[in-house]
Amino acid sequence: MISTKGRYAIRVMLDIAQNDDGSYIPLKDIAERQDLSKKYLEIIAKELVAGGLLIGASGKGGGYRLSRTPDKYTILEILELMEGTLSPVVCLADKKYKCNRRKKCETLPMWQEFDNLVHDFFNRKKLSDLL
Amino acid sequence: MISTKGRYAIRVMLDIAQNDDGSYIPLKDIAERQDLSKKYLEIIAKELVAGGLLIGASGKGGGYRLSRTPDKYTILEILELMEGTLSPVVCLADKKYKCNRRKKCETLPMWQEFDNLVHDFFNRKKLSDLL
DNA sequence: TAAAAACCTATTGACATAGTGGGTTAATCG
DNA sequence: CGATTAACCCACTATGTCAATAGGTTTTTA
Repeated sequence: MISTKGRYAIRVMLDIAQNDDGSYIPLKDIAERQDLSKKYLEIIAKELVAGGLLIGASGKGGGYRLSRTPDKYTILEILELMEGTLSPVVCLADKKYKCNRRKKCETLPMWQEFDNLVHDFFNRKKLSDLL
Repeated sequence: MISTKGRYAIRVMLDIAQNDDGSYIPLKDIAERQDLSKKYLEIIAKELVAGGLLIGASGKGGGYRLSRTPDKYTILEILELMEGTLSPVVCLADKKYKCNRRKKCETLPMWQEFDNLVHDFFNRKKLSDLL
């Protein structure tokens, strides 16, 4: 399951892309349009800024804007920033994870195959595809 | 993320398939071979029985055995039984879930597409593929 | 009747999720 | 300069799920 944070983040990015008029868009407007808690979106927007996906501006006339054009964003990077990882199992999500069954594990190849499928899907999917 | 229950369930099914000699296989043996807690596997095995994927037999000489040949099991049904759903979002997981943005939701088609991809992948993957 | 096994009920500690609350700082406009 | 508007920051919390563990009861066979 993708968490609300990941799903809301996509909607925030999308909302900004759709309402882009060159100026900054305040969270208040996004929250209203998307019918989401402004307070919760603050957390999400902050992380999107920290990850370089959005640019934030304080003060009157401030808000958020995209740092690139919508076709330059993959859904994968948005989701990975919010979710941490999209890998289906710890063995693949955490590089440092030690499992002494790794070499003989009979399910790992399937998880790896699935992992590739997921990453490939969301990597090909651009923000502009949802506009 | 697939939970340990889902992952262990596949390993239990696989272990039984691999060690099938016509008789029932006790959980004790599976737990030892797979290096998993027998107590925890009890919960998993019980659900697999309830779901019709395994047949359990109490008493001495008892244990578990498959109800079909390994090629007749999809990984999808094992995972869905343990996880409840594999759908990435509530909107698709819960049929009764009401969302008034559904008709105009711009992300739903993507989730639907992803959902199809996931289900198709695990539906094509058979237990016998992992043997 | 002893052993071995599944089956059943309850509980628990740790962690993540999905927020809320209350402030501080920054920028603009009149 | 001061009011306003906005992001930014820190802490907290209720709820729920996960991953088991504990301890007992029933069933079956030898």
